Amino acid sequence: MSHSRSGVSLRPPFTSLSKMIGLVDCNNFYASCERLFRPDLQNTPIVVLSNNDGCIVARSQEVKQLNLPMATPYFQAKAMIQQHQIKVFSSNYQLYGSISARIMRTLANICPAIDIYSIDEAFIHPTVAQQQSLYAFGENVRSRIFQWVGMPVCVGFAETKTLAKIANHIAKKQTVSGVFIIDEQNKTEIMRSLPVNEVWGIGNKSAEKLKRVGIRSGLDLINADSEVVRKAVGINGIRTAQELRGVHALLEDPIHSKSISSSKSFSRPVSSLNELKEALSCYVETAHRKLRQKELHANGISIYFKTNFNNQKVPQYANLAAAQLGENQSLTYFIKTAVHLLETIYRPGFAFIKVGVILSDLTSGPTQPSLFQEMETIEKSNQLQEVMNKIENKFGKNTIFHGVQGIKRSWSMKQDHISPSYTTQWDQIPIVK
DNA sequence: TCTGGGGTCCTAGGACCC
DNA sequence: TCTGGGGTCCTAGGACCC
Repeated sequence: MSHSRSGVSLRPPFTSLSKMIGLVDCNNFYASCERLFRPDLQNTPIVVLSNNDGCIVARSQEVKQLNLPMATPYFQAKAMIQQHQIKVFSSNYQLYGSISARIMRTLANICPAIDIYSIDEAFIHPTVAQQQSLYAFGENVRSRIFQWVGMPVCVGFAETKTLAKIANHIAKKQTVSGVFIIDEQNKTEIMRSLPVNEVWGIGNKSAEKLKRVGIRSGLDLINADSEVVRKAVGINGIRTAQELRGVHALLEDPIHSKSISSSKSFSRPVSSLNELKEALSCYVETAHRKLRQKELHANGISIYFKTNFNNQKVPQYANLAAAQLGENQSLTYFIKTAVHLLETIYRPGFAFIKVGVILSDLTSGPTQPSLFQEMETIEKSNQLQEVMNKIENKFGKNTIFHGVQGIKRSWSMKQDHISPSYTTQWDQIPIVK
């Protein structure tokens, strides 16, 4: 049945029947967050630095046009930053996290089925009614998020996530409206001119291997023999090719995360065991907090450290150690285990630049108590943990901490250009004059 | 002098077992 | 002369993503 007057459908039946997926992606997310509370920076070039002010992880549009590449080390970009008067920010994850949460809430309001993919993007599954006028729906999403949160976003629609990703990219680069749809009509031409390394899931290494077997464009990948693709880049390459053909082939999102990690580079190299212990126990605390927030249990813990591999002149040493965790899920026990692991692999005489912890083998719900564990001790430390949680909830992070975490923390990271926590700290709320 | 952090999955190879 | 074959599990490293 056709609704068009001529009796001829304007779209092939396939398109009108297939369900389209949308990808909503924020424009220059970190840079846009910094701008939200600094309207004076509307047309100023902005970069945001990684932790420890190490390298550039976000650039405003003006900076992209200057061809300052992503991930450039800050010290290498300083001359250019000065020359073009680029405004520099240390990364402020409290701010970005809270803006992200607002965007996702707004999005969920418009469209009930969303998959949050990262801090600045989400896939949306429009309702049947919304599918009817997809373009208008995309524009509605854009204007709503801009109006409610102040964040510019682009929206791309297509049959699969991988194609929606490409549609979003085109929306950003080639449209004024910020909305783009890939359908059966334009797909072949788009794929023909799309370099294979720009396909989501195909990085530079894989693109090189594909080129060696004659696969250069998205269309080449669509038409390629699966066995050839598998030999070149493995099973993920086949999945990506399927997605480009319009067949859903990406793995389902896991129900909960499989690992939680925390690590940071030091502001200066660290050699002493004591300072490593301080830092490590702080990261264990961070990871443990995430674990509690997700209401998960960790059955494994590993710790690692490394020297600076970029500096060939200093002696190198990296190592890791792992242990099983059991019923005792208290921070105190986690720190004790981590510090013990550190002691077993630590060696003096090296300048370490990083230490970290990974909680793995995560499970949800109550764990089976082991027969041989001392239940009373475990009960006690879990009770202590609850008290600590309450104190933290009431008085804030870092009100109480373990002695081993240290007080001075002179190794802690450098953040010379941090913006205020506008949305998460009462004393830093912006004031309108 | 100064090069991020947090995730996912896949793969090859070793240890071990029968 | 001639030294199996097939599983499973684990781990480290690679590749990719934001």
